[in-house]
Amino acid sequence: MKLYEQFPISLTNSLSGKKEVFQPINPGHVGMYVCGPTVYSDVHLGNVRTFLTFDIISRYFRHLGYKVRYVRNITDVGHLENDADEGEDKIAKKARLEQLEPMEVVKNYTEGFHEVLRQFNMLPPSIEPTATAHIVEQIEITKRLIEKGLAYEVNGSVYFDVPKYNEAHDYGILSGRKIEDLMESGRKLDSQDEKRNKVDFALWKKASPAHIMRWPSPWGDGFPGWHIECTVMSTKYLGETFDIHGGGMDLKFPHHECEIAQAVGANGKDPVHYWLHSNMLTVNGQKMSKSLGNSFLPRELFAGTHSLLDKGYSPMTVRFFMLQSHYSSTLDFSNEAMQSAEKGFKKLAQALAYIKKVEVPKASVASELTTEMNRMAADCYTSMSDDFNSAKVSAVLFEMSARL
RNA sequence: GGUUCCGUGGCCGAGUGGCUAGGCUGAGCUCUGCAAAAGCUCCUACAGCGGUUCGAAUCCGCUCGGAACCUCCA
Repeated sequence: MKLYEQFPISLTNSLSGKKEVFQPINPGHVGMYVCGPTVYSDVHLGNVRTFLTFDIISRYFRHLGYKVRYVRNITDVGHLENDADEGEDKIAKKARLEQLEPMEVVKNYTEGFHEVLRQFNMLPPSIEPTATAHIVEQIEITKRLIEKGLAYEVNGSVYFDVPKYNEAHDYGILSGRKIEDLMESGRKLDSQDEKRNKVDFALWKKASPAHIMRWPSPWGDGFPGWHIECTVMSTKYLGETFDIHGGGMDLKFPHHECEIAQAVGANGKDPVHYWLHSNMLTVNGQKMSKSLGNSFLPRELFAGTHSLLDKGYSPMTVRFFMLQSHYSSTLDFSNEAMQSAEKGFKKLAQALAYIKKVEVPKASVASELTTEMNRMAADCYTSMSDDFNSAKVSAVLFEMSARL
């Protein structure tokens, strides 16, 4: 009997908002896609939390005996500064500011990203595709969407027609948004806007003469939009329908909503069975983000050099700190919380070192203790299988260490 | 304004109808020549007001407070 049969996993599906029992499409196999970083700057601690969440989840699936294909992309193009129609490509901007080739920017920050994940003891994904390596596929799917009448070209750019899509499908299915509300609120469609509807989004953007990152397409030189890469890469490596799609809460809308629309529009079927969203890391109750200026980098945390920090903490302490909360809750960062985690982690590490040293004569151990340990071990599995409740597991681990 | 979600003891943070979460801090104790380390014990909460129920932190309603998303964001 496989472990996953003994401890079936249930997980909170953002699509339904409910906890569901995990049922893989192919028995014994799990296909999982997670939105990776856009490599135009250093990853900060908030980013780390998301990748750590899915590191744990993929490890746990494997541990239970599933064969996992874990795909996590690197976004090395796209993502404009402001919105659909204005602004500069983030990577191109960084390249201009630092007087580098875009590919140099991409390489720098990709390596930095990998280095950080290594420091936090995360395993690499099975496949790590990049957006620029899949331009052809992105053009193909864009063409298909035009053929199906769900996208239109204007001046060398191609947009997804959301209201058209919404006629036969439900655009707000993931985020609970209603298209009428979206049409009313927010930014107005100004006269120079190319989009037919304000809710439409770009699949392909025309490159201005100054734009460095550009590829030829049926619509002229340009670059892909920001949602299409994930649709292309996930379905290419995991199939038109796959098990799990993960990412940060802040990607739920519009990014993941658009992914669904593109995939359903192009392939005619729902791409993902289970959507998983990890919650934000906060500082003083506010989301850690670059634009708010309250983010800090892993190396600042290790060294304790950031002004918000009393002292430095090791990567494993940080990892433990994050695992003490549930991935779906916001986690507030503070010096007190880190100190608490440091002490707790040390305790568990000592207990583990002790176990490794002590020789346990199998049969002669007090059976009462053995029974109890087995019960607690099973508790760990039950908790992890219950929506990956690592916080609960840590409590059991402390209980175990107290019995040694 | 709309969507989603949250409000647990000094702090952090699990818990989704009945049973002690856990960690950190603090207090006391044990051990010890003193100290350190370690162990044990104690501090028993669920924003407020109603409702459902034999029974609610847990379900429903309202009020208050907070967050994320609606622009790039993990």
